[in-house]
Formats: sequence, structure tokens, C-alpha cells
Amino acid sequence: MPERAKYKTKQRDLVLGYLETVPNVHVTANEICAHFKEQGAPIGQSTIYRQLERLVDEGVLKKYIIDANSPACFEYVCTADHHQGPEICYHCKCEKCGRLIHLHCEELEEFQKHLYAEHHFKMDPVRTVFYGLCEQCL
Amino acid sequence: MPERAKYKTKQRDLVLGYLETVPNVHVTANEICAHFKEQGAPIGQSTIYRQLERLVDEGVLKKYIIDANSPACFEYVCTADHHQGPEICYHCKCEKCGRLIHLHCEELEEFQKHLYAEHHFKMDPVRTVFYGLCEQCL
DNA sequence: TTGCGTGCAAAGGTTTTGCATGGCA
DNA sequence: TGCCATGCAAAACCTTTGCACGCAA
Repeated sequence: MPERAKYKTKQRDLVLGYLETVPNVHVTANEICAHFKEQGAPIGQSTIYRQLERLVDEGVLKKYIIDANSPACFEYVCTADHHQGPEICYHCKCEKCGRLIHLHCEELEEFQKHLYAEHHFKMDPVRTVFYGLCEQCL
Repeated sequence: MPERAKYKTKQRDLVLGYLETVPNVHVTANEICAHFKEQGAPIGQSTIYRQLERLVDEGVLKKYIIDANSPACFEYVCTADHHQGPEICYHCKCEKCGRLIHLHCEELEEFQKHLYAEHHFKMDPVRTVFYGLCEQCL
């Protein structure tokens, strides 16, 4: 497939840079808009949406859909844990308090294999988020 | 709390009746609208949305949110088999072709129990979608 | 008769798109 | 220079809401 050239623009760096400063926090497109407007250096909202989409495709950001009629949330994915080997970090998102839980789970890795072997679906753990209720909210 | 009286209307019966005829199928509010329009007996879309909301609250329907910008899907929950409860439908979404795969999987239900028992997280299968690659796109 | 349900139209809010301009490589 | 990205405005989209009228109980 013809890989489209991707430019590195000021706006892209700004959006990504901002999200890197707030890891483990979910931010909406609107909030990002507002942030740069407050800074006196506004970025067009379509640009923000387009960059967010690209960054999600590239696996740099995670996109969370909490509710049908709430705006989508984005969050920077820290890929820096090269030091502890190929252990995969899974994500659970509490629908009530919004808390994000990081998970290292062998059973999930087993299930992932099952999904591939029996249902021929190769799950992407970076993209997939488990929604539900956390301990505190139960 | 003061339980509001609930009326049994023609429209409610029609919407529920239609969904009962297509179990295990995902239908959007729009499709339901179109269905009755085709039948020559249109139902107001706000009525459909309001009845769908009520039916979901009552546990008669399940509402699935697949993607931020896709319409919500509704599905009739067959409550006839009281002995083992309604069978839950899980979702896999192909990141490449966008295909939606419906899944009935015992291993996943086991994993769900594990998640609850060991990680104290109660997964919500209605909201959770597994992202990855489908058979055709692999 | 009471008050919930209906249906139309309009609003609401999020996200996408068209198009001319600007900027990276 | 050739494309891609930007930004504005407008559109598209799904869903909710206001309000007058209809209908179930």
C-alpha cells in the first residue's frame, strides 16, 4: 500500500507535547483546544481532531469511549518501559470514576491466545480497553 | 423513591415486538425508524429513542457502544432461559477493515470472573470492545 | 380525569469535511 | 516545487429536548 508521507508540524508537536506532560490523564479534544487557546496560541479544532486520529493510529495515544454522548477521551501511552521486558500492560477503565487501571495479567495473555487460536482474531492489547467498574466504585 | 407509572402503549409494543423478531442482531435506532416507515406505520424517532432507553433500563434490551461516531446498537435479550441467564455478546472490531465480529465465548466469561476475583474489576461486556485484526486482514 | 406517552421540530454537542491558504521537505 | 497540513466555516451526525396534543389507566 502507498504509505503517505507524514509531515512533522508545529501543531503536531504541540498536541503531543501537551499530552506527554499529562500522562495517565484523560483529555478531550475540546479540552486540548481550550488549553492552547488559553496559552494564546490557539490551534484549529479540525487540526486537533486530525492529529489525535493520527496519533491514535500510530499507537501513541489511546482513545477512550466512555459513553455514547460524551466526548471521546485521549491519553498518552507511555511506551518507555523497555527495561522490564516484553510484559504487556493492559488497561481497565472505570466507567464511573474514570480511573485508569494498568494490568499485568497472565490469564489475559492466555485468553488472547485463545482468541487467536479459536476465533482467529488477533487482539491488539495497546488499543483494547476493558470498561467496567473499579473496586472503589463497586 | 416514587416509581413512575409506566404505560403500555402501541408504540412500545411495536418496538419491542420488532426487536423480538430479530434476536442476536444489532439494530440501530435509525434502522428501527426506517423499518416502521417502510411498513407504512412510522413511529416518531424521539419515541423510539425514549422507548429504547426505557427498555435498556428495564434490562429487556442491551445497548452496545462500538465506536465514538457510530450509532449505538440495540439487541433484544432473550430472558426465556432463566436457568443460565441471557447469553452475553462480546465484540471484536477489526482495526483495518472496520468489521464487527460478534462473539460468544466461554473462555472470555472465565476471564471476566478472574478479573473480578483477582483484580477486583467488574468488566462491562456491553461497553468493552476488543480491537485487533480479523481473519481476513491478517 | 390525571399525567405519561407521542410526535414534530428544533436544539444540542461532537466530529467530519470542503476549500483556500500556509508550511514542511 | 510538490504535497501535506492547517484553519475557518459549514455540514453531518446522532441524540436529546420543548411543547402541544393524544391516549392509557
